[in-house]
Formats: sequence, C-alpha cells, structure tokens
Amino acid sequence: MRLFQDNAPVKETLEHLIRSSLERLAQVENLAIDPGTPFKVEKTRDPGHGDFASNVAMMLASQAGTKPRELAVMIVDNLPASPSIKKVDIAGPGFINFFLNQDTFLDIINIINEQADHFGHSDLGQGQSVLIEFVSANPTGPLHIGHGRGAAYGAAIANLLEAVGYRVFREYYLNDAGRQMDILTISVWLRYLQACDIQIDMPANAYQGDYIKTIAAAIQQKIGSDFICEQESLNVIYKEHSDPEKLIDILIGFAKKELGKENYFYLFEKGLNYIRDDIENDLADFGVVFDNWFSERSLAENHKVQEAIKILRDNDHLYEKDGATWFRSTSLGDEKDRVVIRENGQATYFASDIAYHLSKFERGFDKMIDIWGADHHGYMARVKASLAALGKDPGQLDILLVQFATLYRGKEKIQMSTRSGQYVTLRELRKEVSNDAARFFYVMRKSEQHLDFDLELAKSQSQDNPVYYIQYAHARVCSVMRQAEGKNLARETEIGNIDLACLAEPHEKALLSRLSSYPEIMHNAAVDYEPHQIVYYLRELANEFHTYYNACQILVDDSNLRSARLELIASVKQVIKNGLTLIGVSAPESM
RNA sequence: GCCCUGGUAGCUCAGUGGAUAGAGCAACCGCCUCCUAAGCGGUAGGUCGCAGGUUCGACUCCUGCCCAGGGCGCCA
Repeated sequence: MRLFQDNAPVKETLEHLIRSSLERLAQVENLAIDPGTPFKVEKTRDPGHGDFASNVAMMLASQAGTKPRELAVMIVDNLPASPSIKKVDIAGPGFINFFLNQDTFLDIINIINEQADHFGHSDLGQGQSVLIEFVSANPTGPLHIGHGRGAAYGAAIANLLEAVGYRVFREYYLNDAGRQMDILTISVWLRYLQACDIQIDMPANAYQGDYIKTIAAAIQQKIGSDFICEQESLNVIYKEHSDPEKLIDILIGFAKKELGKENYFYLFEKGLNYIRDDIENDLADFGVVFDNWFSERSLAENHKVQEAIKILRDNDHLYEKDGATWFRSTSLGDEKDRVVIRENGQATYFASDIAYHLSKFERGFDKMIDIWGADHHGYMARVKASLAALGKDPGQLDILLVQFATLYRGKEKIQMSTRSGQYVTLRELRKEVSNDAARFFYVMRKSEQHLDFDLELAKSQSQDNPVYYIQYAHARVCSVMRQAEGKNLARETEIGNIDLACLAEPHEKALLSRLSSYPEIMHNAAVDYEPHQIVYYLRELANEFHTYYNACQILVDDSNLRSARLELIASVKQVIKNGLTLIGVSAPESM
C-alpha cells in the first residue's frame, strides 16, 4: 500500500491501531469506554511532537474516569505493533505522538515522480458536474479591478474543483437586458451625434468613458450621418428636463421613436458586442476562459421568465399588490417580499435571475456555485427562497462572496468611482503589475477579507514580493538541474536505482513531510473554496526549499546522495508548479 | 433599526476545540572565493476588540456590548 498517496491512509492506519487498542481496553480490561467515540489523528506542527498526534486520551478520559495521561499510557500499551511506527510518546495534557520510520516518508518522491502534473489530484467529486458562475459584470464598460478579483478567485475555484474530480462548467451571466442597456445605447448615440458635429452634452448618468467614443466613431465610419436628428428637438428635451434620471429616460424614449426599432437595436448591438468582446479578450489574456456566456435577454425571448413566474404562481408563492406582482419570499426566510413584475408590466431583474437559476437546475448540474461581489449579499436570501419556491433544493447552490479590493500605490490609496469613469481597469492593472502578480495577489487573501492591493509591492522585483519568492524557488531548482546537466551529473533515469534513504538531513525530512501534505491541502482548499490555502502552503514549501538550498549542497560528489537530492528537489519543483498552475500563475524555468 | 463581514505583533494577514498563538513586511544583528543574495540565519515585538458562559481544554463554539466596512429599491 502507498502510505503517502495522501495523508489519509496514514491517518486511517493510525486510527485503526488506536481503535483496536480501545476495543481491547473495553473488552479485556473492562474499561467503561465507548470504542466508537470520535477522536482525531492529525499531522503535527512541531517536529518535536512527532509526525502525527492524537487527542484520543483527552476525548475519552471522562468516560473512563481516569486522567488523560493515564488513559494514554493504557492506550499505548495496547497498541498493536506496526512496522511504520518508530516511537510513540505521551506529551502535554495527554497527546499521543507518533514518530514514523523515515522510509515511510521517502515514498512520496516516487509518487510525485509518477503522478507528476496530477499529483494532488483526487476523485473526491466523483465526476459530479458543477456550474460555476463568476465575473458576470454588466457589459457597460471595461472590467475594473474589483471584477478582476472575482475572475481570479472563480478561476482558481474552478481549477481546484476540476483537480479533485468534478466536471466543471464555467459560465458568465451577461446582463444584456434592462435599463442599463438602454443607457448604454443612448450613450453611444449621443457620442455618435457629437462625432457628427451636433452640439450636445452627455447627461451626468450616461456612460462617459472613452470606449463609448470609440464605438460611436466606428459606427459613424460605417453608416455616416444616417442616425442624426435635429439639434432643436434635443435642445428642447434638455431644457425641459434638468433631472438627469428623468432626462435619460426621455432621451431613451426619444431615440427609440426617432431612430425606429431596427436602428435603435443596431446601436444597442454594436455597443453590447464591442464591450462584450472587449471583456472576453481581457479575461482570456488574464487566463480566464468561460465555457458559456449566458444571455439574460435570451431568457425573456425564450419565455423562460414567464415560465418561472408561472411555476411560482402555480405553487401559490405570488400575490398582487399596488398593481405589481410580488413573490412571498418572507415565508422562505427572506426579510421582505420582492416584486417580480412591476406596475408597468415589466419583469424585474430578480425575475430574470429566478429564471436563470431555474435554467441552471434544468440543465442538470449536480452542484452550482455563484460568485458575487460582497455588495450583493442582501440578494442571497431571495435567490435561495426562489429556488425553494420552484421546488428545487437550495442546498445545491453555494453562493460565495468576494470582498472588494482597494488599490494602493505604496501608502497612497487610489480613489475610484465607477460613475465618472474614474477607475483603474483590470487591463491597466495587468499591464502595470503583470498577470502573474495580479492573479497571485487576488487570491492570496481569504475571499471574504477585504483586499489591500499595493501596486508598488506587486510589481516590485524584490524580496518583498511574495510571488517572486515562490517562483524563484522553482527557477532555482531548474537552475540546479541545468548545472547538473552541464557537469554531466544529471538525474538518474531510473529512479528505482537510487537509494533515497540517504536523505536523512532534518531539512530533507521537513521537505518530505511538507510535500506529503500537499494532497490534503488541495482537498481542503477545494472543499472550503479557499485558494489562499494553496498560496500559504506554497510559501512554506518555498521557504523550506530555500533554507535547504542554503544549508546543503545538492550537487555533491557522492553520486547516490546527489541523485537522491536531485529527486527530492525535482519533487519540490513539481509541487510548486502544480500549485501555481491552480491559481493561474506561471512557474518560470529561470528568473 | 435589521442583516452580513471583519477586529490577532508597528503594518498586511494566516490560524473554523488542542500543546509555548504563527508568517511576511517594517526595525535591529549577521551570511556571497561556494549549485541564482529575487536567498538564508538570528534578535525584538501580543490583554487574539471588551465582558460573561459552555468544558479536561476557547483566538476558535454560545450570549451581550464596543468599533470599522458593506447591504437593506417596482436599480441591475
């Protein structure tokens, strides 16, 4: 049996040994304990506490009516013999510490060598399908740095789940319907009119960014001045309406009438497609690729919204009030009821979202994950409520929130405002600090933690920068390999010919132990949706490698020792690469 | 007012019932004739927001309070 395929088998083995000791104590010694009581076997932090430790004696002491340390002695005395165990100690309040034989750890090198890029992967998900919806930024402008965090986080979660045996489907929900799209369209039209030398101001709440000008210029290039209107009618509208919200609504109505349905739709599509393509390219450059872009508009067009509402009505979850149709979400845990159809007959965004989530269920996914900005947290209860009302299991949907990021340039905070177009785009960020640094910084904090993103730090090519620290460890291994080849001291081709038992230095022991815990870290990072665990692990692994590198010469004269060390650092290199790949960061061969 | 997140070293953060609470940065002291110093070692730094409770044991779980940020639309 491969003991360190994962730590799980080792833990299970030790658990079994303890369990049989408990049974013997209960049956032969007539100790008043339930051998089925849960207890833990865990990897220790401190090597002085052995390799694994169990709290079993503390858990059972009160049952047995003895002191934990006394019970520990009895448990240890009744432990069946095992070839893996070198020594068992009792320490502290009653911990049982297991010291394992060195050989037990060495096998991890063979396993990493064999499994290579798949080391750490597992079949936890058993091929279940999972839909991950993330980013889903409104297609009204370029992605900004907040979206970037959702992208990096979602992509990492997707990679993690894939690696532990789920079939992952990545989806972007495109909000291509609603008033905001009308505002986009009107913004494009007004910029177009300006390009045609018509004197007109942009309303305060129109989209102001330069990309709107770019779209408008392209349209003008193509169709000339076909879409212009009389200056005077615009002047009248602007004069009559000083409230910007009102003004823009009037302008939208005016444009629809003036341009006609077809031409208005032409502008709408030009604007939408330009921005959508821009977002898609931006994300692709960032290493984030989706399997599907799901159109909100398509839901209405295919009557999916009506269908969802009909189910709610049939299940008696709707009522009429003040001319609108309400969803009684309070009966399903929400704090207030929600409108699904407005007084003016239009479905709300929420109604579309109900239909969208119904579609996720209808497409047959075993599990669904939504990744939202933290500002949407008030939305969770109503979405969960709507699923229950549709007769679906809300437990199949996990909603993960990502807190916003604040940009700093050194000590100075960078102020941003989406409205005025005064914000740093994801593209600008990537260009300034590199994709690697951006991907790394975005996931190095717990997602629900507010993130301070320091541009100076992220792009500094110095020891302060944690990305380089880990990448450098990888590059350093590669460098040693190159040195070895140059001196004709390359790795043995047959790993089986090497006696790994000569890896007896404390630093080597530490590395072997660290390497063996990687599958467990991956497992935890995946089930807890916490890619930052990978980051912390990699930092520790890199640190232990750098320490080792400084303490021990790898290319020594003794050929067996040299080969064994080369195999060890090859394993380090492999695991760093695997971990970085999960979070979308490259593993350079040289730096 | 209600709901969510946070509050751990000077700063940025790990640590979801275990042993003496840990990293990085900043500070201070050392290490390149030697496989990349983008590195390593060492010193210093703490009332884990406050107060109770649960138990063999609490940064961790429960209750109350204080502080910070966010959310509470017939917007999306």
